[in-house]
Amino acid sequence: MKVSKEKAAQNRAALVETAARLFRERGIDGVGVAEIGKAAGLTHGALYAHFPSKEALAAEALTHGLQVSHARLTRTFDGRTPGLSELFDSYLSEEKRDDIANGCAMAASASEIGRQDETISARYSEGFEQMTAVFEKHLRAHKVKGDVREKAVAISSAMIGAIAASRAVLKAQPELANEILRATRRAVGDIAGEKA
Amino acid sequence: MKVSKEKAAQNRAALVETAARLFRERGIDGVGVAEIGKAAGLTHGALYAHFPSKEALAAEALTHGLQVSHARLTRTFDGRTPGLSELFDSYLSEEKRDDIANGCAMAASASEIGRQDETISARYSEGFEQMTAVFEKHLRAHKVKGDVREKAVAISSAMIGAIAASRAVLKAQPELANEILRATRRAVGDIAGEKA
DNA sequence: TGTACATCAGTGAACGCGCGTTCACTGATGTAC
DNA sequence: TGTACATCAGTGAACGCGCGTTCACTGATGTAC
Repeated sequence: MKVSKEKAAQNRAALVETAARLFRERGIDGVGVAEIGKAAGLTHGALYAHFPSKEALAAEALTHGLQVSHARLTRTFDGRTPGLSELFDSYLSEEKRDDIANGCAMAASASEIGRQDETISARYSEGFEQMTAVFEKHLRAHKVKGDVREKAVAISSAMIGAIAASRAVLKAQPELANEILRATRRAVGDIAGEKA
Repeated sequence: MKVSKEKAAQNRAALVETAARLFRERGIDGVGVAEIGKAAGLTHGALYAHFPSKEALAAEALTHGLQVSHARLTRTFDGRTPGLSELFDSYLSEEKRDDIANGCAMAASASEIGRQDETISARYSEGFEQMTAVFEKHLRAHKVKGDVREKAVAISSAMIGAIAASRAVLKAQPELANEILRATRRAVGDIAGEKA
């Protein structure tokens, strides 16, 4: 049956948010359209009223996830602008690593993006540039010497690697998983010229 | 028909090597057993004479890939032991990034391992420790100050992140992909106290 | 404002397809005598 | 060394299953008059 425009927009948003969460948790290949629809409170058929294919939904889900992740880098839950050390601590915390559903979209899907098409890669690239721009801005504010853009790029990629690697070893070696977070926390602090 | 023990062992090795390459290129979910068998010169049924399941093959393929990757870190193709700078240059080169089939198994599968079972995570953890041990040894030989183990862990995770992120943005932003490699190359050199 | 009806988001059965796995069978290998 | 036969790696058809996608249908919404 037809639903109001408002309700339809809500349903569409629910599909995107649910898909973003499930894809991050289990990968694009690891979740079926039936499960996405059901988790969003609909049937799988409804999905095709909003998106031409599962792949199109995946692209939008990634974009959504990157926007949310970016928003978290620029504002805390109570509206403040976080400092650089606070950003590092938060991103590389055990809590963020364990909360895959709400964690960084870039880390959750890093090694899978290269296998998707160029559209997905383009969205990911935008996300990477946004993340890097946040760090670059902080580094300039802290009057860090040297190639600031280069340092920001290294920080972004090191943090993505730390979360991905920490999650990969977590089940078998939880202490190693935490060690990876702490070691990278120190390393990015050093790159940013942070005082000990 | 039955084949000689020698031939059977060759076929088994071909299955493991082929699976390792295909899984790295397209992910475990992205390749079927029929394709693996065919690429190894067999039918899919033969796979089950050697492994109880696709998952068991995946575990062995990961182990194989990590062994090969580790061997490359400790010996060059002509048998020399590579220096630390040479190791960094080689690992973070555009060639290694583009050669997914033969590239680092840790980077190719980083974000997917966390979703697999503990056995897979344990193999990955061993690979991470081996990689880190190689860097730690080099750092000690170079008389690097501070927490050497911590620095080695940070280097391993930064390099994994750099390859994964570089591959993710490659299709859409090839120049950004190369920038990630260069920035991380400089960053790990700084962690290792490398002279410019 | 009230009525008639076109719209279209959502339903759920059905589609073809490829997946991982099983199994009866084959036939060269390798062993027992 | 020669012969009989058990072994078992490998074959390929078949299995049930869940996948992504399609489509005829439903019925409340929203619009035209």
